[in-house]
Amino acid sequence: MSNVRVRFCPSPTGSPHVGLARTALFNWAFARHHGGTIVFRMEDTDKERSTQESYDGILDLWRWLGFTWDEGIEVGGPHGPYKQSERGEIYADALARLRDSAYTYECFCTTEEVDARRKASGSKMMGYDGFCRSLTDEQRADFETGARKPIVRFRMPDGSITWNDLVRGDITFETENVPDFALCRANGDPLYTLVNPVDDALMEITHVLRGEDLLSSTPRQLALFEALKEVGIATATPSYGHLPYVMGQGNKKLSKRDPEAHALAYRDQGFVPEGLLNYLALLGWAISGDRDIFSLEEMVEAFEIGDVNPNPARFDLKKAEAINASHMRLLSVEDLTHRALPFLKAAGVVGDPVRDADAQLLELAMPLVAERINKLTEAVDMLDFLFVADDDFIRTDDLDGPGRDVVKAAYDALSALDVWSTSAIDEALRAKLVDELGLKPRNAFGPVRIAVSGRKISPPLFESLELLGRGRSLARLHDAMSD
RNA sequence: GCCCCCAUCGUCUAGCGGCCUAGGACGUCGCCCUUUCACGGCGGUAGCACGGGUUCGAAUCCCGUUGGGGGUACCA
Repeated sequence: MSNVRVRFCPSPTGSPHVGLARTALFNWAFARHHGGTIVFRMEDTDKERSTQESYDGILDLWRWLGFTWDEGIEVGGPHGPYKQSERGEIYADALARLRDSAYTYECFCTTEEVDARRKASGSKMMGYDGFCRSLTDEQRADFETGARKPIVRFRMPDGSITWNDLVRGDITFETENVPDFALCRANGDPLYTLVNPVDDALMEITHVLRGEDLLSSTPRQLALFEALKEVGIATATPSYGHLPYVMGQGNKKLSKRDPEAHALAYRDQGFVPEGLLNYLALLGWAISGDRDIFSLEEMVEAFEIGDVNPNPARFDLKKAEAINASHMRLLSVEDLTHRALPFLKAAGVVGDPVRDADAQLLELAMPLVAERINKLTEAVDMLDFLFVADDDFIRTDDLDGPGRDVVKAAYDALSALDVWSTSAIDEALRAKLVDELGLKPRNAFGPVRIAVSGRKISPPLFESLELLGRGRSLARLHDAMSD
């Protein structure tokens, strides 16, 4: 397949959804696999709902995930402008040409009138009934003298419309089940129904990969494309492929209300982009039967749109985190440190810019946590105790009475130490707590861990004590046993 | 209501007529490692929605049923 041209066409309304990211990923992988071109246009015709914040959020997301594009917003190209809000004249022209053809007609009906007619006739069809399709000259004259402004409707042809969906195979609609649809508002503003196909035509899009929710609008677009060809706007009709839904808990579409729906939240939670991308790819696609960790490059290499599974996929946070964790294991300690740094700075664990002493400590501490964190933000929780000023140190997990006794014993053992090293600490604590007091390791080291790190989960204990230093370690133990 | 889509472990999936007494992953359970939390390793658990065909042979093809989802706007 050569000359593949796909598009990203999000609407800048609200914070970008993981479903949007998944659709973008599949488009991106498809285009890159075929050496095609990606066009990025912004569908911001809805002035009420479009926001700059949303627009910026989408671009942030694209940059974070590494989606690149060849034509479109920011980069320009031969089919611009790429914001629909700036393409008014193009749509006006398209609409004018369509109105001059037999493919459209003016409709003066109100929704109420259509509803009333449906009720009266007992029809089972929901959409528009085609009342204005064949107005007599007299009726039209009446309407035109009235205050009502007409909208333009597309006249659906008779017969059936079939296309070979890239992920679902042949799909057929009888056009009697597809009502004539509006192309613009009464005030002349073009609607999605017009604008989306017109832009796909003008931007020479060859493959449309989009959500399943748009599947039932495909026959309308196919019919419109025939008209657009007739009036000289389109030269070819793109192929369509409808990607499965991304579902939330239960069997509902993942909605903006669900916290896991927001793609940027994963970045802010400390996911690495490789992890999220890999998980998203798994929603409807598999690289092979016995493997689910792979890189973007490997995905591009293997991705075939025909392999996409048509059934809806539930978004599973647990699995997303597990996939992310696997990708973090693949990173070098240096890389991990680099990526964790913004989180450490934001949380105030280290200064910004990083002081030399902090940098040195971080270099020693990071290898200790690299293998045990599943998200970048966990580095903050695990390392904070090493960097925090003594006055600001607080224990987030509690110590019980017996725990305090253990801490006291640990204090006694460690304060007698003259060499402060991991192995010396190890030996002293084992001798005292395990051998002498007969404690089980979990009961022995748990309280010490909490006293020193403030948490039940921390880097390895003895190494942590060494890094913390003798003075601070003993002070924290002392502090904990007397609480 | 009408139209369309979908149907393999709890979840994501492999499977495109025999390799399937159905494989992997997440979850979950158990064990091991580390005489520590976490990480890791190993093992168990659990599924072809149902009914008819077609075929020597069906998770795989066809039809129906049931179930789920979506659409049915002067939203996108």
